Amino acid sequence: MVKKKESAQQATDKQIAAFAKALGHPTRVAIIQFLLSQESCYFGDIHDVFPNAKATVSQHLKELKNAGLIQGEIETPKVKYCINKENWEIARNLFGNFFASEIKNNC
Amino acid sequence: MVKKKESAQQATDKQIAAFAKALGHPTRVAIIQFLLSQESCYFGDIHDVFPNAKATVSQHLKELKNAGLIQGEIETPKVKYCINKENWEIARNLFGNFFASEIKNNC
DNA sequence: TTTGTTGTTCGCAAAAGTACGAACAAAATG
DNA sequence: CATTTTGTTCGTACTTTTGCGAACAACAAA
Repeated sequence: MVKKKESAQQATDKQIAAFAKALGHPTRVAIIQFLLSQESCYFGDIHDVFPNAKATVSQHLKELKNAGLIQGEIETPKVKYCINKENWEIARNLFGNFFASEIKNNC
Repeated sequence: MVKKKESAQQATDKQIAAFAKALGHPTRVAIIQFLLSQESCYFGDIHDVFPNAKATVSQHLKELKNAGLIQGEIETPKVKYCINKENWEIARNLFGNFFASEIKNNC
């Protein structure tokens, strides 16, 4: 089976979509805002701010982590979450370019 | 039933999430890029550049339209789609502010 | 009126997302 | 060792998303 290699643009679109998808839920947007505003964020701190069960919060954090937007490290017995700065920068640039495009069409 | 009014921040998060969700699929990101790059975009033009069935393309367009990112008008017998400039500006600003935040935490 | 063109909507199936309680794991503490 | 604290993972139920072919609607043209 031959699979055509995807273009660089397609790869970019995929990455944008992956970040966007992770941000596609109000709770996850709010979690990011919260992490941006705090010095240090343990799971419990985050959980306290949202009306969801801890299983649900944990799942949202997992998705943000899988997308690369945040990272978590164990500080026994707690888990500390924070923004993944490197990927945050990448996301910032991708969305920056995306929205910077001139609109050519005229309706 | 009493429902607590949501905060302005919550409303903002919802709006960001709604835009992000609409952009949470590679094909939809690519559709937006395409619309940004073309003078005028009829459904057929869009359909031609994607490997999906027309029903699928139509559905993606519908979601982008529901999110407010694009608009479509009938030019019988064709349908012309384009970026919704007003909402595009809103999205640009929301994401701009979102990603402009200083990262306070330090991991 | 019949035919052709252009897209949308419908109905289906498979997959993914959302939310929760309960069970579980890991490590410190009594 | 039993207990407590902190989160993750599991299992379940329900909803939503994705993608497609087929049916349909609107209109122009033959």
